[in-house]
Amino acid sequence: MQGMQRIAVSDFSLKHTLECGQVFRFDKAGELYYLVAGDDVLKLRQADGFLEFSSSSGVGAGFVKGLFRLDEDYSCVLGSVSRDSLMRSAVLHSMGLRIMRQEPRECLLTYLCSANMSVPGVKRMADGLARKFGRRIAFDGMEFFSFPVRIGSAREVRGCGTGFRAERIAEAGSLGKGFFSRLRGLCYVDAKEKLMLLNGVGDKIADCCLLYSLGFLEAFPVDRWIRRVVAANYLDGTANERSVRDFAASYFGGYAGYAQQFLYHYARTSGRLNPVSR
DNA sequence: CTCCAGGTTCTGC
DNA sequence: GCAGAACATGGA
Repeated sequence: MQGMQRIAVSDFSLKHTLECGQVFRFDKAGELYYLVAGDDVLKLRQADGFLEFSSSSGVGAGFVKGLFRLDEDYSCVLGSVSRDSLMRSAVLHSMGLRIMRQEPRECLLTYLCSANMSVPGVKRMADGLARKFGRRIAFDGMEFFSFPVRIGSAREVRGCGTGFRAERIAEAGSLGKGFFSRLRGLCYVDAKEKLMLLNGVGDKIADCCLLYSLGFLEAFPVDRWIRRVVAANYLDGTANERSVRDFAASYFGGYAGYAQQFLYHYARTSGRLNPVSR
């Protein structure tokens, strides 16, 4: 395609990386994906061993490599995560999935939207926030909206259909870059503790922010899918959330976050781990 | 109309 | 500490 830069990639799947559930605000158009990153819209496609991209303001390959964690040794990930037959199946199901480096503030606010809400519902809320408070970006004959740096009052946030989450979102929306950059300097346990001081941020949302945006690959977000899958396959089937987290930390170790993402996507899309209860 | 959704918090033991 | 209920909203 004309005007697109190319990055030679191996051990990478754009499709699995975007569609595994870690990120909500992207749009698919045939083979093309559109992704708003900061004030930039990325258009992406993968073909013949290359990741092709162009953008509204001309970011370089370095930015894209960082965003998709292409600088990571994938064989280390696979070696660490492939501990048993279930995990090997999950990995084969979405080989090339990489944990992205999302914007921390956007990631946190988006996952605040995810409380007791479906995946399409989360995207609807996040898109609504961007449309209402973000900057309009025209690109490729379409319009996009950056994720807002300033969110309005809880009342205005509620107007985006966020329901009981509105106050939490408005509060977290006032956090500046400094808050998140300080988290980067902490160890996993301390960073998680800081996040959980925020209204509406429990274990799961804290782990999502730590894993998907701040690079803490040991974070293992336990949602209702992960809890069910881990309980049924590794524990006695009646495990509580705490025991699932403890198991993951000891069984998967430093790359637990990758294990979680492979399992989550496998559980939701393979049809081979059908819900039994809950 | 009822049930449910990548949870968290509050309440009552 | 640990179960259960409440919490807004939109889609099935």
